[in-house]
Amino acid sequence: MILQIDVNSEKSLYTQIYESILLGIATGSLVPGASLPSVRQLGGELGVNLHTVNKAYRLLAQDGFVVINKKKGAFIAMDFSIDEKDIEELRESMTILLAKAHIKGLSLAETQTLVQSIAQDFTKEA
Amino acid sequence: MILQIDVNSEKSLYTQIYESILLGIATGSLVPGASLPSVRQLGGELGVNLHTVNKAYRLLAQDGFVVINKKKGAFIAMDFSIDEKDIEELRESMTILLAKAHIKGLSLAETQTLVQSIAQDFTKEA
DNA sequence: TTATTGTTATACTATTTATATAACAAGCAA
DNA sequence: TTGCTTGTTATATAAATAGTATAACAATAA
Repeated sequence: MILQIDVNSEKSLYTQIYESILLGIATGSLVPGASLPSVRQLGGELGVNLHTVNKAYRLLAQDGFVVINKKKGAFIAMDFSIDEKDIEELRESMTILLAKAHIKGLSLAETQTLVQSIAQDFTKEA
Repeated sequence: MILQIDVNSEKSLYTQIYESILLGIATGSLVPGASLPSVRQLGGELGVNLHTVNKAYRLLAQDGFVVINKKKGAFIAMDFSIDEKDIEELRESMTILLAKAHIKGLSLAETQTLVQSIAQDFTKEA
């Protein structure tokens, strides 16, 4: 668990932590049930405050990707479920991305190819 | 040009204006060369400050969707071009969305169907 | 007992978001 | 010329967000 943080990124620190862990789960390097470092430990490794790590963990738990045990620490969730709200959020975010792509002339076929090439990184073995 | 703004939205006001105009272009209700309301006029209609509208216009111009003429006002761009940076940004944003979808069990086929259903709103006539 | 866990509380700084006015330079129409 | 409109710039203010810094708490585990 030596994920990278860029202090010069336009993205906030907790967002970078959130997305790193999210991608870790999606690519299989973080498996369900795996334990995450304590907020103090990861904060120390990354050179950020423990509250910044805690915020990332809290958001991950809110979104169902992580389970937090007050005394044992944070763990990757054992099972993931999708609900109507998830789909609605996905549709809304995807709409903005696809609008930009469409205006700039990207064809549907090209878009589907891009989607497939990204999804391959998730469906393949790590 | 009576677009909607929600002051209780989690999204910032200028982001809502930006995305509304973006979707207007993508769906065809705002055609290339069409003039946008002045920052004062749209600000008045929406009940927001002219600087808030100006920020949305500035970002739209930065991203190539709008052209600003200091004395004539803002217009939808006449032609749109995609560059490597656009594609890289699209890929990065898309990666996060697809990671969430994949973790929550959405299949590639289901994702492609969602993409197609959204894209239809852009390719069809308005 | 002791160390570790997430959590809570407080305080502080910096940035972002949004508003409010005012003024400017340039285009255009009367 | 006069007057109106355009985006822009400048300044100021308030609220929210982001991030850090410390300290303390309750409960688990060794």
